[in-house]
Amino acid sequence: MPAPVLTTRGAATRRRIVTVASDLVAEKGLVQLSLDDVCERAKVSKGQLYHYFASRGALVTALTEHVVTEVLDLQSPLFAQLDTLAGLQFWVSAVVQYHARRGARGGCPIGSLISQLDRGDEASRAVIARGFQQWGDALEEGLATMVRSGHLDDSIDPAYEARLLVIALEGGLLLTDVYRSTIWLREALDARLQHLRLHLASARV
Amino acid sequence: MPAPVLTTRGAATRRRIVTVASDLVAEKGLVQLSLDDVCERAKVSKGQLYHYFASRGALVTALTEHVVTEVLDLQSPLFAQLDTLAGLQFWVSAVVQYHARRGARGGCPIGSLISQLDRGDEASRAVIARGFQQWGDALEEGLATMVRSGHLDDSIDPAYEARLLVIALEGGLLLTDVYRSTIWLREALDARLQHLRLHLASARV
DNA sequence: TATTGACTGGACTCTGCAGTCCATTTATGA
DNA sequence: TCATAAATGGACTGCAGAGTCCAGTCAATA
Repeated sequence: MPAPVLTTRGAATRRRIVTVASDLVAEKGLVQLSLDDVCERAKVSKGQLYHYFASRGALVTALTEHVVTEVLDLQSPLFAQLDTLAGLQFWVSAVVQYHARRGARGGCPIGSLISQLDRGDEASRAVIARGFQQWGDALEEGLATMVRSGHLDDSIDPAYEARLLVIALEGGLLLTDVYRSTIWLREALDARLQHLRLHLASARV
Repeated sequence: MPAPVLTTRGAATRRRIVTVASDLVAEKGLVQLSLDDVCERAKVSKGQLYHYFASRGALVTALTEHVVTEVLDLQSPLFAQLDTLAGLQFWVSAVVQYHARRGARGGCPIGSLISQLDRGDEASRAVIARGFQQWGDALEEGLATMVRSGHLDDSIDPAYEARLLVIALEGGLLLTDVYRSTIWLREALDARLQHLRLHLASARV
């Protein structure tokens, strides 16, 4: 807890633990995450694990942070192009394709975590909340740019539309997991895009 | 497995087990469900539990079925009035209020289950899928009636809109759980309603 | 009333897993 | 080169929870 001093080697080990843990979560779900499994795959001893993390809960929070930044970083090149509808459409396609490749299993890497968290793990929940906030911010920024540049008419509220996109994303991914099909996700996001299309400034003619 | 013969007493015991189990899930989540807890609260012995269920997994599937029918039954009076926009609006308010009362915790009683299921529990997943299907069907039926009666213009696809409502519901509830606030849910559902409002036949004037 | 099978009680086993402990190794910097 | 602290290995503890076993009870029916 009180920020243990880390050497370069120590930091690497810690990082390896977190990475392995989040990989295992991606494979088997947070529920099935066992510290022994983490140790085995990360080639690390129990002593090391508890040298770097005070408890299982601490590791879970760290791993959650890792998943959030990983998911967001992966999309950052796409986020940079969210200032046109084509860019937004491309992002949608990429997200759908990503989950199609994964066999439409597991839902949202971030969103699926909340219900698997221990009741009372406020730390991890806060991390997830911040993650969605950032996700929404990226979308909002793109939309705001479109409004400012006149691509979208100013009846569009970027923050509001961004929230609806995040909700469509999460709802779509949940149903994707239930039905093992990405059509739900695609439909949900496309519906939001369709709505935006109706507010293209050029369509105002 | 091969449908054990149940007496009246046996059926009551079995029912009690399932009810208690789903109550415990509502309180602490599926992840935290322990068979010992179930036995204790249901005033039932281990022997009884395994007399009625082949395994923990079998109980989970049964409990999932119970949750699904409970959630759907609770809404059936509202489902009956889904053939007007006012009825739909009332349903939305009721859903939002329901989750507000629960402290905006736990997300959707049904939807939150999938990510907590054992990977490979296809039986329970199928139950959930059927549940969402029914939920969507109820919404679709209301919308279809509105289209037929001319309340909504026929550019509205009832099945499509019903799916989008279910997605908004699930996404909204997931974010509700993350942020401990129902505004996400309300916003998501209201947005769908708003869209429908634009297609009211009377608005075509 | 005797037999059969559902039903019940609860002790018991076994295992997987979180967390502890401590001895040993490695690095560094005074 | 010696002291110190980080880093590591891994055996060990303790427990909770799934699943077993079997002896005993209840109820219907022949």
